Amino acid sequence: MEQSRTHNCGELRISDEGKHVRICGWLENVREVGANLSFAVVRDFYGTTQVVAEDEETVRLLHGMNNESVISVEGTVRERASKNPKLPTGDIEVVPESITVLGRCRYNELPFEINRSRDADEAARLKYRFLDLRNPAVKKNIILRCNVVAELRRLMTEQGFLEITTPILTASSPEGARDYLVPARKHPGKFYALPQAPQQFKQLLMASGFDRYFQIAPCFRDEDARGDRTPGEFYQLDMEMSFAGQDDVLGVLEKVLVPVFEKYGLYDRVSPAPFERIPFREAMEKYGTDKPDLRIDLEITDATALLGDIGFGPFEGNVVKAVVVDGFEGTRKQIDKLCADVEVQTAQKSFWFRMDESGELVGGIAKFVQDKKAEVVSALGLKPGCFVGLAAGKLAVAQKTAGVLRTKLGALCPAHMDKEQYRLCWIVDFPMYEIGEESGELEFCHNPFSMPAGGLEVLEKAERGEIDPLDIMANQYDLVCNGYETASGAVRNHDPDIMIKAFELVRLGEDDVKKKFPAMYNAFCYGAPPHAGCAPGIDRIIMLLTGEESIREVITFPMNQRAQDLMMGAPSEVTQKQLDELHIAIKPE
RNA sequence: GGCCCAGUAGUUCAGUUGGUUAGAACGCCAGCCUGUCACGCUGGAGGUCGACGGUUCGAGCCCGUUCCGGGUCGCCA
Repeated sequence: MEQSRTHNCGELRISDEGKHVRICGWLENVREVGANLSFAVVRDFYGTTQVVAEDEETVRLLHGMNNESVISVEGTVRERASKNPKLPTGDIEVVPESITVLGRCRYNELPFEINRSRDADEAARLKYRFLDLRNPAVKKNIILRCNVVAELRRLMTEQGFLEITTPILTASSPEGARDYLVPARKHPGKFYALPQAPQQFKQLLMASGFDRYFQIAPCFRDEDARGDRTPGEFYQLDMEMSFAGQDDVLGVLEKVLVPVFEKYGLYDRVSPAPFERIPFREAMEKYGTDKPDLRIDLEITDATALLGDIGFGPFEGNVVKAVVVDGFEGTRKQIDKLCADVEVQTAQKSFWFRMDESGELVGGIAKFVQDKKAEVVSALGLKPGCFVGLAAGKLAVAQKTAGVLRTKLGALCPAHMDKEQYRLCWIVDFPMYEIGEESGELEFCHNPFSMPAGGLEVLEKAERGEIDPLDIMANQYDLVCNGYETASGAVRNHDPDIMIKAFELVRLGEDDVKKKFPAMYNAFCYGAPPHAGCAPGIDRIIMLLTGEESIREVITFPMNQRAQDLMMGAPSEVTQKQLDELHIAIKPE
């Protein structure tokens, strides 16, 4: 029975004094303070408890053990002679009668110190993730994730949603991201694909009559990693509801997310529901991005008419956008770094000038502005101490560059960024179509499943040339929190006729719809309810709640940037026999 | 695939203009220490300076190539 315990390492208190107990856990540390006195710290999931050795034999026993060995200690709880108020168990210690090793740690040197693992080399942490996770500071994010997921399930279920799992092995759908493919042994030359999202399945569930669906769904995309994007796989709170429109979906998510942010977030302040709704084009104009950080109180101003003709080369014939910051206290060095950072991120130059305390325009491109000083000062509302950041280019480029400038200026000026809060907003009214950068032709902007606002009628008008297809909006929405896209959803197109028409505008037809989405098209021809849904990203929400800047800190067993699992050694080579069974030949380099 | 930053002890890092035997902290090992809790004190072990090539009388440092890690752009319906 020495592998079982009477108490865990976090629960013994002064009221337990005198009890005979058995605790089990990892030997965190032994502090030897004399030939006949040492203190051992035993750690388990729940906390740490001090074990005291008061005789030569026990001191020697502990001395001979490697840290991180798993031990069982049977003994008596005693009040400490010197208490530690910093620990929940700091009033007591266990006086051992017997100590047994349950799992010996074979190494006296570890790849890193457990309680400082967050400072260690990341590759080492990932390879020895099971050691990294022993660190309570690492573990706490995973625990929080479990609690949040349980809460999400509870809140969704409360609102009448059923959790239904959908297949992991499914058909490749070549739109969107690159698929992970799985060779089909019984079908030489054919492949399954891992789903990029349960999108089609959940819409099929609506066609099947399941009124409200959700799932904590794994999604697989073979794309390169970012700080906020893990390679390979990630999780979404995938949801869909029938006989519902945009307001219904937004309402459900507001009811689910506000309590989660309030209960588990780092900050006390959370945007109250209903969240602000910002049309896509307004967001691009005011914030230069479709994921604005609203904690920053700066907005972008159009300065094309004002500064386009001042004889400054980069502005000529271009759209010019300005970000005005009052009370700017940055140094010249910070300004140079700001412009350099913006250039790294956007591949665009940015420009600036400022108004000094005497009211003169100085620095950067100030000399080009002098001739129109009065007009510029009044149009931009400049006061002494104002900084003006500028970006130029074609509309989208100028907007995007100014958006990056705005974000970086916010980070630089605490007076303009009220950081410790969650500012949530919906970005709505996305365009249905865009002109593809490579093709130069009309393409779907986001996904072809969204219902175009105005339905068939609007599409037909565009077809007849009565309206510009670029002005057709999709019933689509993104949830943005503090500059991160945290959810994406849409009112779906459930009408096969509208679907075909939507495809015809991008030079595709009925055959293409049938070929690309056979199940959905087929199902919708048998009577489908209007439906809408959304999919908040779990990993990103946990990042926001914990304040972590790397997504790997909120994933239990993450892969590295190159999509390798250093702990398991994935991806790995396989045997020739396996390849043969799968009818796969490896192409030589 | 492009660009940027890094790689020195088990770990985190320092290392001056290119110049003697490459340092510190933590960890590890040994000893001392009777109330520690980031215990303390004394001593010790531990290095192919990522790899290869070049410049030089001489390279951790300069140059080139390459590998590895992180960030970023492309990509992410």
